[in-house]
Amino acid sequence: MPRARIKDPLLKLPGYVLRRASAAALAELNQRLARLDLRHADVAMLMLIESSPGITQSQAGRVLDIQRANMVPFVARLEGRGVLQRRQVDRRSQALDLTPRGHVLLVRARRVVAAHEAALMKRVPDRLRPMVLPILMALWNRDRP
Amino acid sequence: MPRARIKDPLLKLPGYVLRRASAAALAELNQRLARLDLRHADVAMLMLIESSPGITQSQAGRVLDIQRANMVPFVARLEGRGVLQRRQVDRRSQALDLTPRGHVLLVRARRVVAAHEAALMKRVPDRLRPMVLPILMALWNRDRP
DNA sequence: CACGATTGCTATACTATATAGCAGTTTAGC
DNA sequence: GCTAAACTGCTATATAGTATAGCAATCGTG
Repeated sequence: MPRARIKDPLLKLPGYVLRRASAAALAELNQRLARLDLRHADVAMLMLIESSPGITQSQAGRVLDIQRANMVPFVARLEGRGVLQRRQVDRRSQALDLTPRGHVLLVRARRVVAAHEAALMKRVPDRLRPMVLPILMALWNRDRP
Repeated sequence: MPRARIKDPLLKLPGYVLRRASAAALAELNQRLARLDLRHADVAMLMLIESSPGITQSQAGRVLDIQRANMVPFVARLEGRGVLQRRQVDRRSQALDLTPRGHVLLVRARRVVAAHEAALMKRVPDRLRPMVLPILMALWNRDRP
């Protein structure tokens, strides 16, 4: 038995709990995805390309909030794995598409993500569940500064 | 006008929105704290030590989820700034306390954090506000795997 | 008292993210 | 049409955060 209970004085701060919750969930998702040799960002990219085939590298970067500079090795890695393909749409822009292999991998990845999301939601009491997404979207607030 | 609206297919996934919301809030907080030359983790540490004076380095690491190895340069930096003090409680354990300077800095940091938290909550519609913390705590789920 | 657990620490590595700058290309305004 | 501005992909580099392995000293418990 611990001699003095240490309480975390930060538990009342939504911003702090948001960070901890996110970190925990992310670590868990990455662990789940490890068996497909994928990371969360990979799956986000694959899902985005599937939803918008031919999206350019920079457009994808804007949606996923990945800097242009960081997109280069990121996309290169996925292309090297043969899950996506780059296609010259311009003489400067690269359009991205899933390969057949990418589609197959995405099917499996989506199952993993779905399991993860289900596990997340299961932790939330039924009554609060419908408010989860609205609240997170509001906290995200990706427009107004 | 964009020729084809690109929609983010991930917006329906709480886990994804959780991550984006957390990243955005964290970046914002760090920006606010920059003028005090602090980062979010620094403030978390200061608040923890204030709440539990004399807490040992490893205890603090457990509460804040910081590896023992990473605590070393982290604490050293704060000690070097003169905001906290290490005290040998054991011949192996280091107890941490705020210095007067640390207390003063914390007062200012807490104001910044409060402003940040208020800004966060303000984005959430009134009706949903009471559910924010319960939902985040549930999502965090720091006990059950 | 001996053994296992704990603490602080070093060294190291990997991931994610960020900035600056460049050459070539496209777009928009005049 | 031509030029200036904006955009794209890219290289190189830097920083922050996090993770692992291992070590010597110390502590707690059976």
